[in-house]
Amino acid sequence: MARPEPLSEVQLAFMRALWDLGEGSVTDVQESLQGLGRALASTTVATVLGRLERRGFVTHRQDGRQYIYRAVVTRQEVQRSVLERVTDTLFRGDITALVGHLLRARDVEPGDLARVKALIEAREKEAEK
Amino acid sequence: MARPEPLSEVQLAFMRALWDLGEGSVTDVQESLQGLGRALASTTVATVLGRLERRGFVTHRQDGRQYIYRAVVTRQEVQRSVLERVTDTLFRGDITALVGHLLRARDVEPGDLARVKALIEAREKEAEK
DNA sequence: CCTGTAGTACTACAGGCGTAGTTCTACATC
DNA sequence: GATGTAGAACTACGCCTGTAGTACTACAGG
Repeated sequence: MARPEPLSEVQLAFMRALWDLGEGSVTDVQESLQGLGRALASTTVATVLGRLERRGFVTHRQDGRQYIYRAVVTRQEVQRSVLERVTDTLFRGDITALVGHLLRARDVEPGDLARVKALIEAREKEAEK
Repeated sequence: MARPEPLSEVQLAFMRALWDLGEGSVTDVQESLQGLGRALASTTVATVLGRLERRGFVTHRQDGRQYIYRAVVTRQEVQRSVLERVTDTLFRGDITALVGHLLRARDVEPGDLARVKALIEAREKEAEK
């Protein structure tokens, strides 16, 4: 099963907007899209949402004359699939190297370290049972 | 500084081939490309390599009448930049969630857990100094 | 009733990608 | 010297994306 092409940068920004909004009209999404820096015409937003819908990532219901869009896939699902792809194709399954890169990023805080360690220990306990 | 669009799936496969090869002719890359499942025509391989070169990811030297390509960016650099993008845009910096997903993948082995934990402890020590 | 307005539907267009064919050229072989 | 052949250069083409304009339609306000 060849994995489908991943979402582009812009498409991901749309998904993020919808995940944050829960659901929203074209205008809602347009306004909630400031993560992009530039502003998009509302027709552009509608076009992109339509394409995302065609690919099955979002859906809409009708409210009067307006379309209200909402994400079909959850953030967790996308996170999982993107991470799986990155792990396989770029890190060849080498999770240690992956975490190594993460830890080398300069914005890791001590709290993060502790939480990650707790995760691992939980997982270790679970594995030895 | 808007990050450049990331490498596509196919382009990444080419980079992997070059990283593994060190360097190689079009034919070498073509043969070393079995990670793709399907085979590509040699002209296709040349086209893609040319585009990667235009974008600055690979370069070539001439050897007789042949071009010998090699990667300009290292695997580590690409790993780092892809991971940074994923962390920021998809996980909103939530490294804990990211590692959580990793650990939930079914193919994590005890050795991995131990190694990752060691990484974290090293990092903790380093941080507290 | 007419008109502004909001909102969807349709069309467009440039650029990149995946894929590959065709052409040209230089070397090897008979 | 004629010809096969390997390899680079150029051209092509359909598809998706980012971006948006134009056309149509239905409702609100005067």
